[in-house]
Amino acid sequence: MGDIQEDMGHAVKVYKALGEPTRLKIALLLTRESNLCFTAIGEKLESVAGSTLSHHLKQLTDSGLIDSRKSGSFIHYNVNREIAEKFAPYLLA
Amino acid sequence: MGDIQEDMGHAVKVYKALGEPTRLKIALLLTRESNLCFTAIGEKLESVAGSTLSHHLKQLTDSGLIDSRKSGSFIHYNVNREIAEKFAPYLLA
DNA sequence: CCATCATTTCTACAGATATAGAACTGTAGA
DNA sequence: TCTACAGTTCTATATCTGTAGAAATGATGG
Repeated sequence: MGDIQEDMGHAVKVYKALGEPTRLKIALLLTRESNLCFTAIGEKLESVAGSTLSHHLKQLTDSGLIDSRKSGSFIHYNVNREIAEKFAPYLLA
Repeated sequence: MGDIQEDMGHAVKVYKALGEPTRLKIALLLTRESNLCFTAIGEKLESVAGSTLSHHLKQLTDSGLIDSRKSGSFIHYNVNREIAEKFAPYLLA
């Protein structure tokens, strides 16, 4: 078990990641439909520049809430259910 | 039941409120110890100006995550368990 | 009424952040 | 190799936000 401070720091990162409309959409999107890649996510969002999307995905992955898996020239994203369950099971509902 | 957009907007507010260290501390504080008033919260946090604390409490109450109840010249705060349960049961763990 | 305490509002400011264009890296296929 | 595509990084900018001091509001007790 990690200590409380560390856990709080983690919680802040996760909640900060979810506290922005585009990122919350991405997180919800990925709980409904798994294994989407960068471009597929971008298409579902409409009107978000690639650089912006990359920025958001970085924050989501840095928080641990979503995992990325490289496959060829694609990167597939998935919600980390364990982290979601711990901090925001709302996503999985 | 509210519609999805509305619910997402609410979720963003709650998560944004929790995505800042001082506010997360306040939320955790209030799940452990209920009915604290403004000054009591300020004392537990140490080194936060009253104006800053007021600002944070406003965001927490605006999100619905904490309720306030006026009693004389004091305002007592409590976590709204229903909202916490829905979006961030981590707080109650 | 006055002084005091609790809390908010006003004002200002430094630092964070969301956004996107342009240039870049890396992979796959022709 | 050349081209096209996937995704990142760099740079810039406008907006947002956390912070606190000072002044204001409001309730309490003497």
